[in-house]
Amino acid sequence: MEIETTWGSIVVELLDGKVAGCTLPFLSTQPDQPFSIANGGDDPVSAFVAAVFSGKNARLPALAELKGTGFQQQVWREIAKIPSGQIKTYGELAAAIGSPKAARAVGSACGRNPVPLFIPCHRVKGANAQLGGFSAGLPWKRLLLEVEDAT
DNA sequence: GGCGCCGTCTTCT
DNA sequence: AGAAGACGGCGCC
Repeated sequence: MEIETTWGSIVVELLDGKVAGCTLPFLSTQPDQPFSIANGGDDPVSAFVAAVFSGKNARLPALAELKGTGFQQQVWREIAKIPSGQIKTYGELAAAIGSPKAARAVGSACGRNPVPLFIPCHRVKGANAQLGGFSAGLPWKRLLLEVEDAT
């Protein structure tokens, strides 16, 4: 399915009614246009996406099995537990998994997250409040952190 | 504060 | 094997 926003359309791949993939248009710079999302979905998926962009917590829709290495799965599982408005650092996640020094590897795993928004990798910052990066471009990350009042 | 180097761990060539 | 990455820490200007 596809969700229209002023920043481009968000594509969500569904498999068996479960979320299998999510793609945002890449933005290297923040658009002049203010962000707004076309509301209209009464299905759980668009409801969730709308909630994310308004900084609210919503129940995560069913996710298809995410393909990735064991390490990546651990990282994603850990990230999925971060509630809206809360920030964790790459180092904290690494420690939570059991390898406190694997922060860099954690960053790699985030970048390969197949379902941004559903696995809130935007709530992960560097240890010194650095933003790090974002698969679809930092403007998205900034936007999300802002609506969640977690900058 | 900003820049660069080295250590660390996983993944891709 | 070798290189690279959404890191972290330390030393230096």
